[in-house]
This record gives sequence, C-alpha cells and structure tokens, in this order.
Amino acid sequence: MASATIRDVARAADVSVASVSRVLNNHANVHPDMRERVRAAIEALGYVPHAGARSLSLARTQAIGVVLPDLHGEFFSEIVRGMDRAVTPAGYHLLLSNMHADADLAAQALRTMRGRVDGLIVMAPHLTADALEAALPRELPTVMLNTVPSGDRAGIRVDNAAGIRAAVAHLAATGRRAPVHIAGPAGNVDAVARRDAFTAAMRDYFPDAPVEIVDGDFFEEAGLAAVATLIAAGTNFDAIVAANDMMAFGALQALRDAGRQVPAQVAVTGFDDVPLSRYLGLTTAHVPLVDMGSRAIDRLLALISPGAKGARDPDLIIPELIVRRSSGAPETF
Amino acid sequence: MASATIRDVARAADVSVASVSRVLNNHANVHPDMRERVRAAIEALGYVPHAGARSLSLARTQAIGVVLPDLHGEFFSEIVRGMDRAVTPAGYHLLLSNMHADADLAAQALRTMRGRVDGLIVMAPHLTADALEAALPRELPTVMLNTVPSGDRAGIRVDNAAGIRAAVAHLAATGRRAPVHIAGPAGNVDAVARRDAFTAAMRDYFPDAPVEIVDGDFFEEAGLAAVATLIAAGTNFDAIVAANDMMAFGALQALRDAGRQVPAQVAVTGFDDVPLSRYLGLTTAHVPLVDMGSRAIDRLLALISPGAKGARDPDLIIPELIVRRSSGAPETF
DNA sequence: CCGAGCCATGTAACCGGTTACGTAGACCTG
DNA sequence: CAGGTCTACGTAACCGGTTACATGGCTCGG
Repeated sequence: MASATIRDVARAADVSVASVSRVLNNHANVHPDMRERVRAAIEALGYVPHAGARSLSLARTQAIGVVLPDLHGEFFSEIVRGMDRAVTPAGYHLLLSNMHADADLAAQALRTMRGRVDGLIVMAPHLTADALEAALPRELPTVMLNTVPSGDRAGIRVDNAAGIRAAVAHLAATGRRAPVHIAGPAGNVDAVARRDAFTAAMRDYFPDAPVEIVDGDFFEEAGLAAVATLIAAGTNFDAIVAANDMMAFGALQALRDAGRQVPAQVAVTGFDDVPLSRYLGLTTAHVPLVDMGSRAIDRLLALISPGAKGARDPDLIIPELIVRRSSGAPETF
Repeated sequence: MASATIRDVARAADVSVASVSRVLNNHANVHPDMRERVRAAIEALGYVPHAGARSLSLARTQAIGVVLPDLHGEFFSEIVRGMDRAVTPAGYHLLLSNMHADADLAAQALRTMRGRVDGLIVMAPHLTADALEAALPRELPTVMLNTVPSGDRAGIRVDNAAGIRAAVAHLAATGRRAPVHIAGPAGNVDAVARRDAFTAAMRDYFPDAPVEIVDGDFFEEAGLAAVATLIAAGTNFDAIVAANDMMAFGALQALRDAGRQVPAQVAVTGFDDVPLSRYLGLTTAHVPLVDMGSRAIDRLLALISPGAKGARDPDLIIPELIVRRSSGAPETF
C-alpha cells in the first residue's frame, strides 16, 4: 500500500517517466492525448509527487530554515508570524528549529539544516560572532536578525540605542528625576547594547543622577525581582527603563503590589512593543516585529533568487517610542 | 565551491562511500584507523551530510508538518510553542504551513507535504469532515487538533460544551440574570459547538431568560462590535459569554468605552485562556494550549514509531474555568 | 594444513524525482 | 525526392545519501 511513484504512473499510462514529469511540470511539447492519459493515470493512482525526491534532483527545497533561541513569549511568535506571512505567497515553507544557548548545540542545529532548506534566518543574540561564524554553513544564503554582524552576512537589526535614548529623553522631558534600568541577560547582544545606551543616555539627560542598573534576564519574573531589590535596597527612583516589555510587566505588577502608583510615583517603559503592551498601557520602544519577520524573508528570498528584488528595505530599524499611560500620558485604553 | 559530498570524502580518505557512511552513522565493525582517516577527511573538507538525500534514502525526514488556519494571535503561537517543546528533544523539526479557508487550497497545502514530513498535525476547525478527508494523504500518520473527527484519525479535542457550561453555571451561581453570547464564525466547528452549548446551558441554568446570541468571528474587533450592537439594540444583559478570549477583550474595551462597569454591571467570560487573559483579569475556560501542542506531537511520534509510547493522554481536554476579576472575583492581579 | 567463520571493506543497486541527449516520424523546401 | 527542421517522446544518467551482498584476509579448531 505504499504510495505510487512516478514510475507507477508511467507504467499505468504506458509512457515514459520523462513524459510524466513533463506533464507534471507543464512543459512545452507534450501532445494533448498523452497529457490526458497521464492525467488519468495520476488520478486513478492518487499519485502525489514526492517533494523530497524533487528537492534532491532540483537542489531546491522550497523551504527556509528559521533558527531561534526559543519560542517563548510574544516576541518570537510575532516575528514568526511575519515570516509566515511573507513565505506562503512565495511558495516556501518555514522549518523551525531552536538554537540552544550552547554554541556546540547551536552548530549542531545549523548543520542539520544542510540539504533541508534553501536559506536560513538566524536569530542568535546570545552567541558571539566567532561562535556563530564557525557554525554557519558557508554555502547557504543567510539573513541574521538582531545578531552581531558577522562577515558579510545580510542582517536586519534594531537600533537599540535609539530606542533606549528615546525612552530616557521622554522621561527627562516629563520631569522624572531618577530613572533606573532593568537590564537583560549579560550574554545577549541586544541586552548589552541597551544597557550601554542607558548609561550613555543618562550622562546626557541626567548628568547629575547616578546610573542605577539592576540585572535581569528578559523574563517577567526578573522585573518583579528587580523592583523588589530596588525597594529593599532603599534605592531612590521614579522611573524604570526595562530592557524589554516582559520585564516591564513584571515591574508594573511588583510596583502595584508594593503600593507604588504608576505613573504618578513611578513611570515605567519597555522595549519591543509586544501586543500585550497596548493592552496594559505600557510606554515602550515600538519594534515592528511582524514586519521584521516579513522583511527578513523578503531579503532572504532576494538573496536566493536574484530576480526582481524590489526596493531594498533598510538594515537598521529605528524603534519609535509609543507613549502610553505607564509613563504618565492620559489614559487612552 | 559546491559543498562536499560523501563521494568527495571517500576519495579524500581513499575509502569507499559505504565506509564513510558507516563512520558517519557509527556502525559496528569499522576499523579505528579507517574511522580516523574518514574523520580527518570530513574535517578537512568541512563536509556536512545532506539531509535531503538522507531522507530520500531512509524514507524518513525527521520533520513533522503543522498545518494551521493562520498564525494570528496567541492562540496558535502558544500551541506551536508546545509543539516545538516536544519535537526538539525527539530530534524532529517542525514544518509550518498555513491552510487557507478554501478547501482546494487546503488540499494543495496538504499535498505539498508528501515526501517532506513523517507525519502531520492538522488544525482545521473551519473545514468539513468530507473536505478534509478528501485532502488528507492516506499514508501519512496524522493527528487532528480541534477538528471534526474524521474516519479513524487520531485527534485531540477540547470539550467546548464543558467550558461554556462551566462559564454559564458560574454566572448563574454569582447571581447574574441575563447572559448573552458572542459567537464565533459560522463555519468553525469549535464556534458552532460553543454556540450550541450556550443555548443548552441557558436552558438549564436560566430557563426563563431569552437566549441572546450575537455573531462574531473570533477577532477582537468582533467583540467591540457585538457590544455596540447590543447596546444600540437596547438589549438587557448583565453578562457576556464570549466564544473566545480575543472577542472578550474587545467586549471589555467596548464596555469600558460605554461606561459600563465590569464586573459590577456586566460580567465577561472568555474561552482559551491565552496568556493575555491573566494580565487583563479575564475569567475564562482554561485550555492548556502549550500542553495540547506537546501532546499532539507525542501522539504523532507514537504513531510514527510504535515503540515505548508511554501512557496515552486522553483525547478530550476538559477546560477548567478560571475565575478572575472580569466576572466579579476579588481583584487578584 | 584445510575449511569454517568472522571481520573489515568495496561494489553497485536503490530511494523518486528531473533532464540532457538521442531518435523516429512528420513536415517543409528547393 | 533528398536533406533539413521541428515535434513528441524514450533512455539513461544524475542528485547524495544508505545498505544488501560479495569478497578477501585472518583466526582458529580439528
């Protein structure tokens, strides 16, 4: 009861496999009679071409690999959604794979993509350029998302510094005195860039205030813990610049639990603008996540087939600060 | 500059391709010397096995296909996350594909999976059993998620009736008088089941109240529109049972905009318990989305390789009502 | 010292498609 | 009517792996 192959069809229609293939792929110079015979045989046998075999022969899989740190949280799902949007109309599929923190496992994950996909989208904010370059297959078109630029690879990145700077500027403009930063994990490029940007922006906008930074890990719980730490230490602060939205949510909750009014006593800002932020009224640096996903795919497809690639989107995405009620804007939701 | 093949490695190590293959797959009876020679050649050439070719030969792709209506909203991302969790440790990949509403396109999407994946997870609450059965490849192990049961296919489903009934019972127990339902799209199995369940539950818990149902489509905007409709029509209601969370969110917003107090004047319940619900304090029928994804994969993997399949999870998931502040519980968030 | 048995390895067929090349016949042209 | 084109189709090689089977050398028991 194994599936019919192209040879079965050829036999049933009493023609050669080449002819069946020609019919399948709408080649020119096929006699209508034969086309009909083949069509009938295909129908009768319920034949469906074997994509794997086709890929091997054509050296094109019509699939593109997506390698992400993990699928946790809205951040990644939004990006994947954007990719899916762009990939489907182009007739490609998305092959998901998550890349673990460990560099060796990451390399492993990338290797298994060989012969499975036509191109790669890699998001590895937690790997060093060297580790990544060592792991990336040289021959595969690749687009990097929010990853240290490596060699001459194509990439799309968010201007972390601009986002943080906008948040700090906004806090200064609205009369805050002592912002603190909840940072992301140490090994993460984005986290580091945001942390550094915070320090720099503080020098510019709050030259007299001390630069207070609490460590976090991009998860909600870290936001909770950070606020607890600040309060326990008696730190003086009236604004929190979280390195991402999830930690900002944790901070909001902790502040509420501690009885501190937001935004009256403390303003809170995030980074990314995941969908949740709109609902919770979080001021945040908006990153067009869905768009980033689509763009990455578009770039990759252009790389794969250098035909009609349209206008090329910029490599650097400048986040725009969306002011919501967590930083004192009038209630809008 | 094309990638090295196994024959290149064989030539470089001066052995046969069979031997290289044996080394690659850790077969028994390979002399250590040869193993070393081959290893060296692999290293020198930077050889990486071609997964596509391997798949063709072994008739196993180590990939499983996931066919979803679309990737919009947290509902699907959570499920995919669960799948990803389960699939990675098993050494499989996830191949995403979205299935359009149109039955022909859906069939098309399913066909292109042939020879690409070892099994299929199909979520098609919007297709009829016939259309689906016609489109599904017969030879491919398949698990259906929230889809009309078709033939003898394995499937995992949510007990829609139980979820709605629990919500209605809760509203009755907390003294509500006139609940209304915001239904999902007409062609959707889940939506229909929930709608019917609402009617049935109303008969049991509110025998004297009229059964009021407004049409929706599972999107947030429909929730907004539904409330607008109800208010415009002057309908008397003090509770809203939305067919899913997103519409409940829309309803919450519309109620707030209209100046109606939640939960004092109107209670609101949802269905699914997407992550957002916890943040917004929405009472809802909790569906273990991540879990459902993992389970579906586990079931499928068991189907693919009938070895040590462990305890089999139940096919029917009974949602548990999580009471939050939207229906009058004390504020917990 | 011979044959059985085992070990390490090579040869070649196979997985299921695509396609370069060859060819037989139809048609045209001078 | 010979020779050239064009059309429709078949033969077989190829994509890059895996593996059944064959083979040659070794060890060992009788």
